[in-house]
Amino acid sequence: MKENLTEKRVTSFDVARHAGVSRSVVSRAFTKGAIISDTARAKVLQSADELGYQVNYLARGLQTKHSNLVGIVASALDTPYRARQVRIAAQECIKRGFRPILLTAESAVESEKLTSLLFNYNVAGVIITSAEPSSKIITECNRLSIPIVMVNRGSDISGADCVQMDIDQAGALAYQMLNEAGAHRLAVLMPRVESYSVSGRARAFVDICKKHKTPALVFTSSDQSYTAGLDAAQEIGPSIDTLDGIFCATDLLALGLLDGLRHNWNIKVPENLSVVGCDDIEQASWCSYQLSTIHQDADEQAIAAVNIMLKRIEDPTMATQTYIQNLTPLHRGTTKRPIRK
Amino acid sequence: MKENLTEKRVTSFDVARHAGVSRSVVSRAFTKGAIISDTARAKVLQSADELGYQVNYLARGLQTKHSNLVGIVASALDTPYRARQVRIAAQECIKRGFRPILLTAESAVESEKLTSLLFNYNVAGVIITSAEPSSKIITECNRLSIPIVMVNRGSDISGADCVQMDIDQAGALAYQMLNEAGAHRLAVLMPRVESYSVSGRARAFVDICKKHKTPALVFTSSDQSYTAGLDAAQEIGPSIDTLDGIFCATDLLALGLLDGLRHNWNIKVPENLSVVGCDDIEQASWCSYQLSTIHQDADEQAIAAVNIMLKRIEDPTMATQTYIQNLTPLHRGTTKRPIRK
DNA sequence: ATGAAAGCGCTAACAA
DNA sequence: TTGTTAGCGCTTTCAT
Repeated sequence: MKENLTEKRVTSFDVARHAGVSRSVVSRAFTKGAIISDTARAKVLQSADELGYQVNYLARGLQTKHSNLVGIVASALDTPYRARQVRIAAQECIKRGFRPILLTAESAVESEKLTSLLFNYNVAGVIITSAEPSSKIITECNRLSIPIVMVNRGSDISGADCVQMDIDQAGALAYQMLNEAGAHRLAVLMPRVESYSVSGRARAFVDICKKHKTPALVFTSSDQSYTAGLDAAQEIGPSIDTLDGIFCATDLLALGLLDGLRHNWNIKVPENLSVVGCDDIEQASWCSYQLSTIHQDADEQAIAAVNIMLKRIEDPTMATQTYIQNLTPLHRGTTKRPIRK
Repeated sequence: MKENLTEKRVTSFDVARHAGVSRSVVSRAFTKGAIISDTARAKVLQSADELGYQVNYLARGLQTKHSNLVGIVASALDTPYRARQVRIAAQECIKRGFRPILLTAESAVESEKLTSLLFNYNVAGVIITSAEPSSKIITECNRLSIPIVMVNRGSDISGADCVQMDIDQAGALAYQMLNEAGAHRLAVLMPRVESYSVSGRARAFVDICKKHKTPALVFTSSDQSYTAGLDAAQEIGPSIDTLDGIFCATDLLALGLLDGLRHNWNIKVPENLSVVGCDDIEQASWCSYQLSTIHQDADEQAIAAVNIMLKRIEDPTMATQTYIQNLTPLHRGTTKRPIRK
């Protein structure tokens, strides 16, 4: 309990001595693609195992100029879609030999400050999937030439790669699904606060409605949560007679609305109203909801983000690219079945 | 585009020169509690700001023998309870000046391998909240004297601090809630695979039922998910006449069971059957479920875990401790109201 | 209060 | 193929 000081970390030097070679050889034994004889490697690996040696990545990173740390900046981590996205992204990073530092950014100031923390670690790249924008982060990353990819954040900002859903397609699909369900008096429910993909898909829907001469009513919610959807029902309930189809900008919002409408206003879905959500979170498929929605693949998105990031790490001169993700419509129980069988 | 090589990271040396001081002074300016004159600090900070200098934590860690990196090992990150737990833990770590490396461990072998990766980074501590146990991790952490805290993993393993729910209390509360709802022909639904807190709470319930001479039927599910609960309904539905109260080991399981029973077996809850879950995930409170459950505070748990870890980082000789978390019963819509008003 | 010098553990030329 | 020698960017005695 006292001689804790004996608890020396074993270093490459120790291994070298134990194996009867130089520290360089030890280093090479742990470096992929290094030139070293099989016998030497075997000896080193054996000694390392016996002594319990682990390469110190901090020291290695100091030398090689890059840790294999990457940053994942995410907001609303405890939201179904985001949780999945982050889980897959983290797994993918690990699988590819990187370690993700998780930064949860709930507010703009926060995310600003947090990201700068990443720079302390010489992260090899950053994935941002928080709602909060911050152009300063991009500037900073660019200055340090740290690859950065933004997920569902819009590609207006230059100097960053992007992975995003096709918001126009989302709007079009929502319109189409509602249309197939025979709904023509339309509305949209969207959060008051602006964000690229959520506000974007709602606006795209509004636009396409206008183009088809069936303008949509716009309802706004405090945010994109279930509770916000529930609250919105109080506003939408009274005007239900003027409506037969509504597009909710997120599934969570749709689920809340559904519950509010059914439980507090006794409105039947899809009989009285068709509802379409967006994201396809797990809960949307639950028996009590059977929400018709637009499937956005969180896994695909996360993997694409990691892919692009790694590609840019390898080749920083690569032209910035934008991965636009395809969406698929999912008719479930909240839209009347299309007539054709 | 060519002179990318100019893109030198600015180092303490650059700042020192710019500020007209030595590197030591620069270092001190960024070290809390270091002895340095106010004027010197001001000069350094100013220069650092102008040049865009950030302390390189990798280099610092090399010297000080500890990065302020901590590991969070979590399984099933995209599950509501876990997602919240991890979000809070990550936030708390950051707030306290540490950066969490997120390791998602879905299988035992994986988690084994992953954790060893943490050691490459000299992590200051590890929080494990994955279902998968691995005593080897503990041994290893102990050897390297890395603080480790296990969340809901049982405290049999010595050498690690623990944060866990009170499984006996959970069993007792479940019994009590069901009892208050007038249920006396009881059952429990639990995952087939063993895990400390989930299996534990179910077993505690079985035990207390036995003690009260109202033995509980045991149903098992493939895992702890919604789908598993839904499937379990197929098994439980037929024997519903022999039952009037069931405790589901997780909320997700309860929600699935509820849906299966209502939609496929037309069973009324709570009229025909009282259901109690455990965890209190957000979805349990949704209108369509109104699940009566046992509230386990994810935030408290996460914060406690971080607290203990940091405490041990400061004082490694501290006796290992176990934080037992208090639970609260939550009567909602799936248990008949207690008679007394 | 400040500066000089010696590493932390590792990798990367360069020799051998 | 291997060993030797310099550092990577920082902190930290120890003088001053």
